[in-house]
Amino acid sequence: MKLYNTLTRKVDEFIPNEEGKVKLYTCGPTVYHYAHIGNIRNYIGHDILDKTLRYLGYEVTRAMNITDVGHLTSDSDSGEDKMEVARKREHKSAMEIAKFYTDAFFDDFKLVNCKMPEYVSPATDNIPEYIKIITRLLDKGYAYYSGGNVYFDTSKLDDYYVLTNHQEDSLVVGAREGVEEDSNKKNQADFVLWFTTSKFENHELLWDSPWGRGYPGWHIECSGISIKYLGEYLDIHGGGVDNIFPHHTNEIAQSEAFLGHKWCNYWFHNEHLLDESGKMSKSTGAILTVTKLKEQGYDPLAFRFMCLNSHYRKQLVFSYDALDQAYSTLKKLRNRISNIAKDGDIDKDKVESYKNKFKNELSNDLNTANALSVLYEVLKDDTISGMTKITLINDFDFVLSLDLIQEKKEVSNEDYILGQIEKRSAAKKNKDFKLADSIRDSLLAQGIRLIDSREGTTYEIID
RNA sequence: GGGGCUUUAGCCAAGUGGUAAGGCGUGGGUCUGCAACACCCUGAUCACCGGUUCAAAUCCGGUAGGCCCCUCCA
Repeated sequence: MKLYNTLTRKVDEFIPNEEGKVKLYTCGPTVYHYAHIGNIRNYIGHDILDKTLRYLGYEVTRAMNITDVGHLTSDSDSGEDKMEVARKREHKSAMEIAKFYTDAFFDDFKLVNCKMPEYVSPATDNIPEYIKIITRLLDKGYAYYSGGNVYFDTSKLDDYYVLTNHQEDSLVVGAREGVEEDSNKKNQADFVLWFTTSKFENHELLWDSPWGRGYPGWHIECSGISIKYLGEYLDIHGGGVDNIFPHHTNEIAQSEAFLGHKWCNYWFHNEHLLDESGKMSKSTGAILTVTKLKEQGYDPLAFRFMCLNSHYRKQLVFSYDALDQAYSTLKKLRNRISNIAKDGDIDKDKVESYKNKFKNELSNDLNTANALSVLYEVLKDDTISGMTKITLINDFDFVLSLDLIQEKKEVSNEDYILGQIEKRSAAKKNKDFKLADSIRDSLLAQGIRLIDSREGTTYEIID
């Protein structure tokens, strides 16, 4: 398995710490608002990674956080917590907000056939973990207390910027509008581990700590949850490209300072989904969700297909044109698959060789577009039996998760349909095409499409 | 100001030195009473300029366009 590793900036051969086993951590959602389809693209990328590893035979243990506290609108101590912003906006308690958007998130997550990680843990469930880490960081001298908050001291590290090529001097303070310098920090890059003070005093979620009543910084939750559930040695850590700095950079700093050894070997980052105007954002503009796409009549898996047809490390521009195309391709694909006669013997050698081909594409830094091409190759191969094809498609769909093999939809009125088909056949025989066509049109209006062939007429249920 | 990515047919897109996968759409055809479904056929000198090489979409340099990060973001 080859994977692009942000740490080395090249495609590396993946070697887990323990043979055959993978500890995978992926950054989860911040539940102060709906997850838009750009967020979901990221989770589809993680899902493909997770399933590919399993498909290749690894035993995967995966953990994901739910950020329900501590994520400020700015990382200086002047920012307001996102959960607090949502609380004021919607006049609900922070936990109600979190619950509502967590549920909404997993609805969409499941609509695009993403598999649940083994561990999903809200940031607020692991406070003792963070306190343990911060305490040790203070003991070891990697952290300091200043102005009511505990900060990580980045000057104690030789290689704080391992994930990026940033130079401390060239960082522009206030490159983004509204960011002020925090005068409590010793170094510009230092970040908060624990807050007890903030310009916004009415924080709802507070916990006691050795440093006073307060709440954790954003970055500490991922380190805490990851170490708690997956141990001291992590194989792959995933997220979006925007997490590289500062979030993942800070996670590495605090985790390795805490553990005293290297923490994670592979860093996996998904590129963004863009719309015509650029990057999608929760904080600006309308939020397009998977649920909304479904309400608009799309199969959510058309969106998954659209993502799979591209590469996770390539920016993808969303447009309804592209989605329409993906949907039509997916429908065509399923239709073709449903027309495969389920007969013949399974050719084990062919199954093996196509599976290997499929594996090779996925193993090449998750080349899903080429993996889909292998699927088309299978469909086109007229030297293999229908059952061989079905076996392969079923196998591929473990990773693709596009519901390629659709159960024949149950119909309650089959007798009626068969009766109409018979009536139409009789009309055709009498050359009464007007009546024949009217029967066909009427059935089509009910979502039943007739398929004529030499052997007679059959029907299928369409959406 | 600093760092990074990207540009392939109408559209989505693969390609990591040997003369351009796949899909959608279009057009044509087979089948059909007609249609749908299915199947077959149908398209590019790879943004531009220069260099390295026997050979470049692929490597190097430059130009132009698009995008991202540099303390909200997936």
